[in-house]
Amino acid sequence: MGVKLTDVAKRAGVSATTVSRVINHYGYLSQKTIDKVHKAMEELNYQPNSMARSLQGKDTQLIGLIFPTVSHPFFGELASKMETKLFEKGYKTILCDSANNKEKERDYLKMLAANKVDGIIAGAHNLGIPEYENVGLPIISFDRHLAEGIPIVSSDSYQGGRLATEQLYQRGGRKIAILTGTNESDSPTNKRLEGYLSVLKEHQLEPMVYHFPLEHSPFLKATEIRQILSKEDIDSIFCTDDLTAILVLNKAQELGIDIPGDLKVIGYDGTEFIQNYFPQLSTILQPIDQFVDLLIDLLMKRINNADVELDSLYQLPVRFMQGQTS
Amino acid sequence: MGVKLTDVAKRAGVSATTVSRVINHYGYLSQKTIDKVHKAMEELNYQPNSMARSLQGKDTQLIGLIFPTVSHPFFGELASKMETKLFEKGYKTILCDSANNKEKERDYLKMLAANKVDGIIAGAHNLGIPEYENVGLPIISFDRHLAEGIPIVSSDSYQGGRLATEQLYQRGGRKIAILTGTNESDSPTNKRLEGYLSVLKEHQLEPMVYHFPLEHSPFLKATEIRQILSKEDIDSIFCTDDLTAILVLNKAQELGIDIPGDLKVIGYDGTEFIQNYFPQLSTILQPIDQFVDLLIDLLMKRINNADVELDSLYQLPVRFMQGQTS
DNA sequence: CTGAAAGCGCTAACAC
DNA sequence: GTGTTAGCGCTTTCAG
Repeated sequence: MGVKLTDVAKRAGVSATTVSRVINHYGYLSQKTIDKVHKAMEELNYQPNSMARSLQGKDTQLIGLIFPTVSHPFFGELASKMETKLFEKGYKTILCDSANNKEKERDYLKMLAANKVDGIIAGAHNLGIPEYENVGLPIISFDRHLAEGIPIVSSDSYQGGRLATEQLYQRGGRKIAILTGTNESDSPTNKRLEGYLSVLKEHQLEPMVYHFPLEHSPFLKATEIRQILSKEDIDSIFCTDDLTAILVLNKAQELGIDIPGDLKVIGYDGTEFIQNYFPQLSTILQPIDQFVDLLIDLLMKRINNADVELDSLYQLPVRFMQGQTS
Repeated sequence: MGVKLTDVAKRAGVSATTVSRVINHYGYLSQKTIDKVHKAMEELNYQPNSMARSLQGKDTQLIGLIFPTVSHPFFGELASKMETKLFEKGYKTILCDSANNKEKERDYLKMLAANKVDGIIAGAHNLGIPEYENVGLPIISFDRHLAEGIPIVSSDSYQGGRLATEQLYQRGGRKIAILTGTNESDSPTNKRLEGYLSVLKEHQLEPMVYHFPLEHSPFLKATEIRQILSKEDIDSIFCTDDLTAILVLNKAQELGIDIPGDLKVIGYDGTEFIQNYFPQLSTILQPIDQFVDLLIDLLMKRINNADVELDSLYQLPVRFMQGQTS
């Protein structure tokens, strides 16, 4: 293998301990020794072996990130920002795309434990993974209940759902449909649905709910959307994610439906990507930067003190962003 | 810490060696012993410590992925697919967003070396990082020259540039502009530019080249595009990435420019994301799946045998995908 | 077929 | 201020 601590020690004419002390800024060292060691390290281009170091029980400075997939703009952005901030704090990120696959998520959890990561941030969307109950590792969850004692960072999906629906109502919408994911209780999209339902109820309107299973390809979804748009009598659509909203916009255009004249559309997520490349879309903005800050803050707290009391739910506010589709 | 090998040994009433053998399917064991050990491992919910294991010089099963940022759909898709395939092969992925930052990329390189990753796949876009010269680790590069002896996997950007430009010409384009990145020699977008220039030359047309520095925000880019569209006399635009093409489409719509009537647009990349959510965009398809397969194949070869002879450049073909913008 | 013992590269009492 | 020594959790000769 490469250059090791003892090589440096030999070259600097000191003991391994001394080198270790220099590296870890620990104990009393004479400036002369420090310089000697530094010189030797540079000459040999020495890199400490993190494996050996974490064997002593030192932190690995490794954080596991479990998300459905970074190929989705929302999670891509979240992952990218998490990675950046973690790196600034001296952590490396192990990326785990759970791909909405329970088995894979379980495997990852095991793997992360074996790799002795210092902590995990999990934002995947699989339910019922008992392993989370006793990983014995600091974990913070994004937007989903994992297990007792694991804090959840999320935004106020119920209010988000209400906000979007209210907007559509205020702009004259009376036949307001919702396009959303599968009907799992406890998923964030389901809370958005509840918000929608509550507003419709207040205005005594008939809900029109369309569920799209996660497994459905965008192409299939698009086809179904086309069906809905051409057959049903709808004047407004609330999509519980922006990508679905884009599909609606595309299909509406194909069908010659005027937006927002004949149909108003509001999405959900409001990533920077959407704001940059789809500024016309009205949407509910999730506070991604704040998610990142909070998730990392909480994780650091847990890492530094496994017993800190944390709230079980942190709910950040969302905002409506007016585009031209509503 | 957690349960360790000796705990399992004690519980199974055997030596540590035996447990190690069972785990590594190594040497002669009686079925009885194997069963005993497995039983003990399960009862204790034992996870081998990968740190300790890789200390003996065993592989870490860790691969470093260096890309500009997974928040970009192209790299998000690439990273996600790489991660998936690597996981299937038993590798974990350390994600490194270089963020177009040379310093960060260097730091990452050091960090990956310290973490004894088995190999690296680097597709970042920073030039002149001498550290690549002697990482002493298997590396495969995506779409960029890193150092002597590091194989490059890329697609045929020159042909891609030609293909796009030819298409525009065949559809009647005579005032064909190109929107591209900064003018770094050796970058893939620059090869696309060369392809464009060669076609224009063949047809004796005047090139119209617009460079956008990487640092420019999409918003700034959009403003500049609006300028160009309203002031210049252009009938076709080749954008060397799809996102820029989307910006053009947006601004053209704002300005009431008919597409493809008044202006034809062709993008570049053709991610699944674009194909799903922007099917109307004509674009040049990069073979992402083949990139992934080839990158990983080559890396595995280097990992298994540091001295295998590999070509210095693997160039995959691109395809034109007809949408409605050209 | 199984175990004892040495050692991977590094750190941390404990001495001097 | 600095070195000696033991040991982190695991693998691997070498014996038996």
